[in-house]
Amino acid sequence: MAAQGLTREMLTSAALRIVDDDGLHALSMRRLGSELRVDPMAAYRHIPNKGTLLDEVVEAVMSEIDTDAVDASLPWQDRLRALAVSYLATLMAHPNAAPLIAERSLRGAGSLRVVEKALRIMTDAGAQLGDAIATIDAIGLLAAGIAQASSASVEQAEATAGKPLAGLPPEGFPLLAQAAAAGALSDGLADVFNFAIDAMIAALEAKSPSGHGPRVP
Amino acid sequence: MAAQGLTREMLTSAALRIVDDDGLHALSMRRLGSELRVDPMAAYRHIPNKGTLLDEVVEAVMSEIDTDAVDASLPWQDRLRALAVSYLATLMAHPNAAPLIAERSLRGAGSLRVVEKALRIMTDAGAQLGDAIATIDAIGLLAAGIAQASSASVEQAEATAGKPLAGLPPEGFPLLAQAAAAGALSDGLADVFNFAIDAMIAALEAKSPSGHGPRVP
DNA sequence: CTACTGATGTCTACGCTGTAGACAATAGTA
DNA sequence: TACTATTGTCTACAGCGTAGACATCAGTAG
Repeated sequence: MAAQGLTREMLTSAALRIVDDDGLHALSMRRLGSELRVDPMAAYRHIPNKGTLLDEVVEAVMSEIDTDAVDASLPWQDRLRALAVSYLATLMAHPNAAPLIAERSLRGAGSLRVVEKALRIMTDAGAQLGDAIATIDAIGLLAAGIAQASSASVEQAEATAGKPLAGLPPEGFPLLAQAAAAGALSDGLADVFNFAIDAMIAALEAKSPSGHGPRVP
Repeated sequence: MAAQGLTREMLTSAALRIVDDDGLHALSMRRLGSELRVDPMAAYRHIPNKGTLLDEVVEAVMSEIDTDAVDASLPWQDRLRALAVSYLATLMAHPNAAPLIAERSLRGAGSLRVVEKALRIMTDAGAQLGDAIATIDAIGLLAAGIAQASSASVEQAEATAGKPLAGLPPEGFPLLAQAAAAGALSDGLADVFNFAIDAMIAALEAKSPSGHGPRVP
C-alpha cells in the first residue's frame, strides 16, 4: 500500500543508492524494502531474485556512459581514450558497485553498447577483432580493479587497520615499501590507467598494417 | 577430539580444497568443520574470523608461484613474461579462488614476494617505479579477470542459461556477435593476456632511456 | 450492482550464514 | 596431585534469500 505502486526502476535506483551510500554488503532485500517503505517480499513481485536486481544495478551504472559524447572527428586513438576515460569516470562515481560490474557486465544491452562502440572504434581503424577484444577486456578489467581499489580503503581495509601494506616488514620488500611511501599504490591509480591505455593503443598501432589510422567510408 | 589437533594449515588447505571442488559459495564455516570432522566453531580457536581464513587461502595460492624458476640469464622481457605466465597458470589452477585473489592480494608475504620480484625485474631494466607498478597492476588484474571468466561458465553462468551473450539480439551488436561466434570471448582469453603483456613490455621499452635492457651489476 | 479475476503488497516460516558465550575435556607444569 | 591454559563442543542470536499462504485492491463481464 505504498504511494502508488512499486516499479522495477524504483527498486533498481533504490538499490544503487544503498550501494553508493553504504556499500555492497548493505544491500539486502530487507534493507531495500525498508528503504522503499514496503515489505521486503514486495520486491519479488517485480524481480525473480536478488541476482537479477544486481544485474539491473549494473545496467543502470553502465547506462550512465554517454557513448555518443566522443567526438567522431577525432583520430581513433583519442576516441578510444575518451571512451575509456568516461568509463573509468563512471565507475569511480560508483566505486562500491565496481565489483558488481567486474563480475556481471557483458549481460545487458547497456553494457554491450559500450563494448560494441569500443570495438567499432578499433576495427574501423583497422585492428583485428581479436586484438580489439583483448584491448577492451584489459581496459575494462583494469578500470574495475582501479575503481574497486580506490574504495577499498574506505569500505574494506578498515578491518585491516589502514593501508594494505601498513605494518609490513620493509626489509625484503624494498621496492614495494618505496612505492607505498610514494603513494603510487593509491594516489597513482589514474596513472596506471593511462599507462595501460597508451600501451594498448601503441600495440594496436604497431600491429595495424597501415602506419596511420585508415578511414573506411 | 579430532585426530591429533587442528592447525591453521589444515584449515587453510581444507578451505582451498572446498573452493576448488565446489566453488567459493560452498566455503562456509559449517562446511569447513564438517570437512575436517570437527565442530564448526573449532576453527575459531585458530583464526579470528572468516576473512582471515580467506586471506590465508589467497596466500596459499600465491605461494604456489615459484618466483625463482625464471631463468636470470634471460632478457628482462622474457623474465617478466615468464613470471606473468606462471602467475596466470597458478590462477587458472584455482579459478574459483580468482575473485578472492583479485580482492585480497597485496596483503600477505606470499603475494608481495611475487609483486616485488616483478618490480625488480622491471626497475633493474631501467623502468620507472611508477610504470612498473602500473604494469603489474594491469597484468595482475587482467590475469584474475581471465581466470575468473574462465570458470564463470561453470559456476555462475549456469543460472543465466549458457554463454554470457547467448540469446542476445545480434542486430545492434554485430561485432560482439561476430566475436562470440568466433569464441573470442571464452577460448581466446590466453591471447588477451599475451597481447596485453606484449603491449606493456613494448611500452616499457619505449619509455626506457636506453634502447636495450641495461644490466646493473 | 454484483461477482469474478489478476495483480500486488503482507505475513510467516524455513534453512542457511557468521560468530558470541558458556561448558567440557584434555595436556602440561608446579 | 592440583592448578592452568588450550582446544573442541554446544547452544543461541541476528541476519540473510526466498517459498507459500493470505489479504487487499482495480478492472471487467454478467
